[in-house]
Amino acid sequence: MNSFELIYEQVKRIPKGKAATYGQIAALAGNPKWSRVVGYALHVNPEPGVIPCHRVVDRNGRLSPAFAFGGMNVQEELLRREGVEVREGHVDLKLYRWDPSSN
DNA sequence: GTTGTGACACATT
DNA sequence: AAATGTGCCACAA
Repeated sequence: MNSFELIYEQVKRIPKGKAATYGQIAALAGNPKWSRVVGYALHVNPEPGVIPCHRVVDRNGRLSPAFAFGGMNVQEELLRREGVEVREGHVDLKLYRWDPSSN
């Protein structure tokens, strides 16, 4: 069980219609500073379709402006499809932020 | 084994 | 408000 495994576990646990931040995933994985590792883990994305990387956003609810696995607009599309309202690459975390306590 | 870089987060300037 | 610097961990060269 590596850090990546833990990270993937948390990401895969994100319910539909919700979005989690890298810091959130990192904290759930066990360390609040793995934010970068989380990004890297999703970057390699060994199990596409299984890991909803589009539900992972930065701490401001903003989608990754740099790479975004193919296009920020695609993330917006997917998130909207899940029921998350996306505004120019940003989501309302106050409304859509995944609550790990619900699990 | 060391150096450099990165889908981030936080503090300071 | 935006940009810069620093810290963290993992991976590539």
